[in-house]
Amino acid sequence: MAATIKDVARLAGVSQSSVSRALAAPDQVRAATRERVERAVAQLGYEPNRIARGLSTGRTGTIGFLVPDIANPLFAGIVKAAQRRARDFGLAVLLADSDEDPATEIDLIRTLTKQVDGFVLCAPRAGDDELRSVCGDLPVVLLNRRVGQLPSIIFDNADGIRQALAHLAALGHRRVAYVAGPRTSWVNRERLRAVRSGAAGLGLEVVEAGNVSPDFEGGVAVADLVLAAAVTSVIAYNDMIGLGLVSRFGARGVTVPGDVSIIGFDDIPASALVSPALTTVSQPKDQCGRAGIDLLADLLNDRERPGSSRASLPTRLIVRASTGPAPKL
Amino acid sequence: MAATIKDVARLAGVSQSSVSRALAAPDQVRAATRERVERAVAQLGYEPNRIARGLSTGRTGTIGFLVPDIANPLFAGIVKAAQRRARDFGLAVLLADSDEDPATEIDLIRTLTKQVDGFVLCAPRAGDDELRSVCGDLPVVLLNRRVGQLPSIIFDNADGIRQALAHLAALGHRRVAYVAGPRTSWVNRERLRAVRSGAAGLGLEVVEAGNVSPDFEGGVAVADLVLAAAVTSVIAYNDMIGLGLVSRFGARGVTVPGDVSIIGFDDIPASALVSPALTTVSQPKDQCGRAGIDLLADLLNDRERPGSSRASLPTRLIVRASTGPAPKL
DNA sequence: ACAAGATCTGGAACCGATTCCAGAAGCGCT
DNA sequence: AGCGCTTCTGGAATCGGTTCCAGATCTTGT
Repeated sequence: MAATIKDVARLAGVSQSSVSRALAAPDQVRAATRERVERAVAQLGYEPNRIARGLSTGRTGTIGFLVPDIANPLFAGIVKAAQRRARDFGLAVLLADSDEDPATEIDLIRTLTKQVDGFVLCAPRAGDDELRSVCGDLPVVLLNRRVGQLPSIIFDNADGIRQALAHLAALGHRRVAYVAGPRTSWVNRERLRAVRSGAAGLGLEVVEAGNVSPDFEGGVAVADLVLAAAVTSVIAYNDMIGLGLVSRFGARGVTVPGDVSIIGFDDIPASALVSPALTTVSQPKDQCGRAGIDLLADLLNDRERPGSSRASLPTRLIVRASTGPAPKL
Repeated sequence: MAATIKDVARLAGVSQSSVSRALAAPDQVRAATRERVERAVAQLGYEPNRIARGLSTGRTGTIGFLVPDIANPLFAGIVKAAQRRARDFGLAVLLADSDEDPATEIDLIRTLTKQVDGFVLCAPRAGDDELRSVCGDLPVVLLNRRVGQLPSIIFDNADGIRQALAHLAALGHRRVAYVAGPRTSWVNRERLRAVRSGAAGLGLEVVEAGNVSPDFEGGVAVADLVLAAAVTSVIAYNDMIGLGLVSRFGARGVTVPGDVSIIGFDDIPASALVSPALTTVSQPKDQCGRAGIDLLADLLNDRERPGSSRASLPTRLIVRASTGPAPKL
């Protein structure tokens, strides 16, 4: 059996309260007492029981981290960075994977809500109101999404799209297709908006291709439609769709970037490995995961940093082999 | 404030104990009482506080899940399946990512050990003894590794290697290189052993290429060495190394599979997308994650299934474009 | 209708911490 | 030394459940 605070108190010849204070608020305790406690703690290898502490303080030292799909390298990267950072704060991370399903998102939050101190939520599908209400008054940091005034960290999607459009325009493209991802996705709407508003100024004509599932098959499925639209360039909601496009184009004898240029989003590992390697908008996953935890930790300590509770992280266009000059007509 | 058991007891006009029993052991309580409790529970929307329950029962309903690298698609897949399964059991999953570091593995286990009911560990780097001792007497399921008689679930690496060797032999290869991964990795040792013991019977000569880091760069770095060994085929510790090999071979003007055939391990998404697509040994990630949780859940309920506490899951060779007939000399 | 036995129930102890409160000890000063 | 003030300390309540135990209630057989 592990040593309890009573054992420490007995060994040190002081009361439980003193032990508790010596550990939690060392300056409220006389130096002599503190030392006796410290010695006893060391001797017994005492560590406070987190559960018991949680019961009286109402804090568990655990946070919930929700992602739509941990198998997606973007989220895996974010989680990895977040979990490393959480360690620094002594926070444990409860992982929840919603499988891209809105109902599951809500469900998971609801069940976890009673065992965590706060949430970092990457919940692109759930409705705004539902999301807001289900968290109750727990501290929450949203990732990759804005809902009202809730603290959140997003990637600068608009700027990423702007870079992509500018890149295409500079290569002489006049018509660009945007292949939309899930209709319910906040990020998708954001990117779509950015495409619409950014294209005009660059003299680009936009064709919108229907909402497809954000995976390889989605890209394959929409490829022929894109081709029929007679565009010379495509911006895909994400890399997987982009890779699907590349693949189907190849099968159809359409060369990339000779006939059509393609830009993805996310910079997943595969994008650098395929040929032609995919030009893509990269997002600072590590920074996102870290910042999410930092922000939540601040919230947990009532230390609201007013400025930084709504960060927007810079995105960067990575030019690879899937984009080139527009074909001469 | 959420309703407590006292509120329920008061509303139902019974004692706390009866409420507790009505919920935990309904058959120890008179039907009439049970119904009153149920009604009160429904009316108040009562849900027992898991922390409080944890304090008296010593069970938290949380398990620790350790992986060496959540950004590795193999582990992401395993975690995803595991977390889904855990939901069925009402278990929450504390994720820990050790970054492939032995010391971190131990460290994470140690800190988590006091807040979980048990562990699913994918800890390929920590030493056997240390691993065994750090878990104390908590239920543990090992993944992808065997340590003594501990319950564990592994992939049938040996059979995967066998299939790979047989495939190469059937294509007429006589010399095969095995590119080893991290020296300290249990899986690596296992695969190496299988290569050694399986090659002879098939008339294959084996060349071992030094231990490299299990990533793209590792493959790139070792490629020239492999080439110098004058083999016609390579089995890589994992796909990332395989992809690195393919890339560097391409740069050196060595064609795959014309000059050299390459087989990887893990079947990560990128392997199917690159060209030539990588022949690889695939492992049932979902099954592994699920089985890990199932096994741990059994352990938690003292329901040891003697037979299945040491499962070995079937692996499958997926033949793609990176393997072909041995070149004529 | 009653005794014996089985079944239910409520009170209270307990899990292991934190924290409030009142009283004790320590301090500086005259 | 004695006073008032600050700083420390220990006892006890509390968090929200579970579970032991003894007593109350219900069955059952006669």
